[in-house]
Amino acid sequence: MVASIEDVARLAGVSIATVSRALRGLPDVATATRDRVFAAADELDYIASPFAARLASGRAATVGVVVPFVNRWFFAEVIDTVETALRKAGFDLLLYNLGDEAGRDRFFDVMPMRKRVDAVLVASLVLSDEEFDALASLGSPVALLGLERPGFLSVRIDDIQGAYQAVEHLLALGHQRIGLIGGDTDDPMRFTPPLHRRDGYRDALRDAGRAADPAAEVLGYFTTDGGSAAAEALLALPDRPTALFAESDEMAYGALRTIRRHNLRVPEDIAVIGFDDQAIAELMDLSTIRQPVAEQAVDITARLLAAIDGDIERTNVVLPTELVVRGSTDVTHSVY
Amino acid sequence: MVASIEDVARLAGVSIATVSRALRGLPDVATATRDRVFAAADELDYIASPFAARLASGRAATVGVVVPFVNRWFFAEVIDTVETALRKAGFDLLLYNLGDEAGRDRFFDVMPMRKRVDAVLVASLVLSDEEFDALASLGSPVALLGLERPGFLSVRIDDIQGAYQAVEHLLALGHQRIGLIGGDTDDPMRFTPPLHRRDGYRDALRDAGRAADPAAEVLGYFTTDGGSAAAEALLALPDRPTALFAESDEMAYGALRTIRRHNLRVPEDIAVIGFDDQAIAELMDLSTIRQPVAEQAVDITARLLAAIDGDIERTNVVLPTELVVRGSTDVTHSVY
DNA sequence: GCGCTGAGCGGTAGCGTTTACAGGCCACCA
DNA sequence: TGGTGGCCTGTAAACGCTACCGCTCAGCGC
Repeated sequence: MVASIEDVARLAGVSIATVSRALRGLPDVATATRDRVFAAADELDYIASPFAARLASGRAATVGVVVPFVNRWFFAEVIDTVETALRKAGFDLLLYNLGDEAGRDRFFDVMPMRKRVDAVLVASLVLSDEEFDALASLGSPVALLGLERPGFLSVRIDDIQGAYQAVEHLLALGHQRIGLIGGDTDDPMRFTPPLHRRDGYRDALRDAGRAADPAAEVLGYFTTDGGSAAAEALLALPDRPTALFAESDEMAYGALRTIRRHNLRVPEDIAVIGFDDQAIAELMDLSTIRQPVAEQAVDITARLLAAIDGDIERTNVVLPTELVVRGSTDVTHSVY
Repeated sequence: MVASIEDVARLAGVSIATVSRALRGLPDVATATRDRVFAAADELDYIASPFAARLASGRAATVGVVVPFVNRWFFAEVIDTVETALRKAGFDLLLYNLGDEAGRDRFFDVMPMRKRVDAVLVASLVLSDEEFDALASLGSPVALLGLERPGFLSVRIDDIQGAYQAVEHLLALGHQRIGLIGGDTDDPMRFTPPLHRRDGYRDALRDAGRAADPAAEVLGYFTTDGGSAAAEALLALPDRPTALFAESDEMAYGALRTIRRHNLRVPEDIAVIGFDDQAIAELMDLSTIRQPVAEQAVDITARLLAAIDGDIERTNVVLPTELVVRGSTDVTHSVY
């Protein structure tokens, strides 16, 4: 049926050990021998059985990637980039999609990646101490994308600073009353941004000498519909805000919809700024805070692979965000 | 270090063969024995080494999923659903993200999933005969999502019929001149819809007694920007269309942007209908043709798993599309 | 009492690699 | 000429399971 290493060895006239060494590019193989081995492998269309190799070597040549969802912009982007980077390095990507709370519990209960990955990459999940312990107990390098924890590799943006930028921008435009559409900091699927982005919002207001107003902070649950409903509530306030900061672009879209339904103009009546800079933010002419997703993914993947190779550095990288001004806050930037 | 099957056997006072049988739920194990084995495995926190098991059994317990991108709505949705279904069945999901043409060529050249999956799921790629052969030569079941080929398992929608529905809807609204924003049928990353959706468009016009007008068919390349540019070209036509059918929602978004920039009203001046019904289509108040993505993914995954178990049925399933009327074609449906 | 049956279990030969470890060979030097 | 060290190569023991085969023994029918 399919060729095994022995067939190659026979055809090349060497031992299987030499075949193994030659094919993997190890030293101590004469050039002529190596060529013969490659020729034989080629002729037989041979590739090594990964399972046998992994069993014998103890290396899985696989990285587990854990995400709460794959069908959301941020995570899809991460998976896309990480897969490409891993493939280039000769690693397989084993995907773990938590999905919901039950899936999350099951995952941390069973630890299904045990004995099958060399390293783990966790994307934007707020983890409990027990969950961190569970990951650490794998004994493999663990990398965090979108959050930080001593002892773990990580990359993230400064959510506080990003949110601060957004609110600062609105303040600079002269807005006096700025509403917040936020995420639920107690969500069981808790991903990381909500906490910090809200803090950035509050910090910016405080630094501008504004008093915090709990009524102006409404939950949008990081969904479009949630953002829509939140905007509804904010528009109904006696002292209506003139600007809204949504902790994600998705929620900002919902807010825009609501505002349009109320026949209010953006940004003249109400300005809106989001966070993330998804591809369609430009389409919606939405001002936002851009975070570099691919860069984060590339950075953490490279360092995770280094960690597999024994690099013991456990650094935490923070990449900058960038204010992107469009028509939803500044009419002079409008593309329409 | 970590427990092996021998440790469990010793602790339970049985042979490793019995441990293996007990843990895998095979028959020929007394209940009392099984309980002892489970207790021992539990105490030692033992799980079988997947690589050893796969080497010995020849089963990979893994399905390869091949996609051209992961950061596009359709594919992200597919991966999300398939991962969940596979995990439930005890299978791992090995992701292969082609990315671009170079990646695609490399993939079909190397066939990196050789010897490491029990089956392959290919999502919405138009494949050449050679590529089909390459897949078939794996000797494992191959499932196609979004296209059809004799001898392969498949599930898809009827793109022709869906496009027909869209154009029919526009005709019923009284539109005389209907433009098409299409995909490039020669794109090297060729995914499947462009061909068929254009055919459906043409069929509908023909059946209505309209002559085909090549000038009214413009390429939008299945991107928002492409759709935007295509709409620009269509608006510049001497005999401007009163309605546009975009072969994907993404292109429809671009068209909406262009139309808004020209200060034209939707749908009064120009009606727009898309295809797919992505989550944000509702947000954009875009009429469209809904295709059931999760249903397709669930269906094909189930049948692919059955094929791994020896089911030799190679059926092709076609799921229905549905016209979703919103404000972009029918003002009475507008949510604004 | 006997043979038959089948449930329950153990022994063990693979599965296809990797990786010590042990040489063999040859050039080079004293 | 003998010794030494560097290349190169082969031998064989893991790696941790699965699956086949065969054994034991209780229960059963006759």
